[in-house]
Amino acid sequence: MIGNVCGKIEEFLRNRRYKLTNARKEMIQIFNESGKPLTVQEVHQCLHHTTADLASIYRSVNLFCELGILTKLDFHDKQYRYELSDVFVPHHHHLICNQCGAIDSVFEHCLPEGFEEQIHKQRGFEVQSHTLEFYGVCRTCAESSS
Amino acid sequence: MIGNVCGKIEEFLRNRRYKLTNARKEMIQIFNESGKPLTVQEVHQCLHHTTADLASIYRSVNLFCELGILTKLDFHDKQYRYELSDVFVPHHHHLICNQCGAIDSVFEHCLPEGFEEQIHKQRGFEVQSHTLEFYGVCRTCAESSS
DNA sequence: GTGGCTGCAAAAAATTTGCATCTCC
DNA sequence: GGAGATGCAAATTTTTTGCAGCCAC
Repeated sequence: MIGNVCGKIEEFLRNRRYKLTNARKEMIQIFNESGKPLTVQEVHQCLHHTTADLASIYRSVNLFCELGILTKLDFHDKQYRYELSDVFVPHHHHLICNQCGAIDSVFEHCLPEGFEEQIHKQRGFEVQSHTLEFYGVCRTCAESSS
Repeated sequence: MIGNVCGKIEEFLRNRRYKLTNARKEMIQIFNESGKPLTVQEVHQCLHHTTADLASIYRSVNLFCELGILTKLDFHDKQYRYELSDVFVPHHHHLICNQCGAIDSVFEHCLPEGFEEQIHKQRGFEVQSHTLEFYGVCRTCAESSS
């Protein structure tokens, strides 16, 4: 749909003279193929073609956030999660199950048009991004408890 | 406006047989008077009439979250923040300045009616709560940089 | 060749936990 | 009196950092 996401990100990095190591290439691929936000630990475990120290993953992930490639998320379980930013992937939000911790994405729902504009007009605050997450009970948990 | 918030929370705790120590009473007052979410460190510094160990504050804050008195928030700066939940205080969201870190509240804007209902119907996910935060540039920072 | 990356180990920072003691009801 | 709270110190966990060597470009 959006063409070659990995390729675009690699190009983005190359243009800015950042090194494209094998570990970084695989990290990008992992984020692209993952259906959900990943912790640094999870990225580490997903690396198969290459290996990388946790410290290096932290460093790359932080760089990618600064560059706007990744978005940092927090679902209140003491570790940050990261996913491709909506520069490279369609904008969406998350459904987090309070019971099993499952994380799902919602693309269909977002804030109404003009929402952020209104905030700017009324409060003088220029919105650059927002986070919207829903906490509750997923279908699976709801069914198994009934 | 909402009557005596501190009194209500104290009653809530008493009803469930939790102890109302002086430190807890002051903590509740601090949260009630603070215009913004507080870190545990900040709560600790705000205590004047009583003293409390950081560990104790962590324990109380966690208990209060479980009981639904406090809501846990994260603005991506490596520490959690807490504020009175919307059981005791009007529902609202936050404006977080990416430049100076200032945190402001917005009461006027929230999700449209039926938003969470729709998610339930379409995805089978029963929404219990949501977080919605806006990141951007506050008025002060915008003015000083122009 | 050189600026940026990496691994490793050590440090930093936030949060949790064990335990003996205390205190609220 | 007894369940629950506290303080203190130690442990745990996540994330960052220093540094020497390495690799992509």
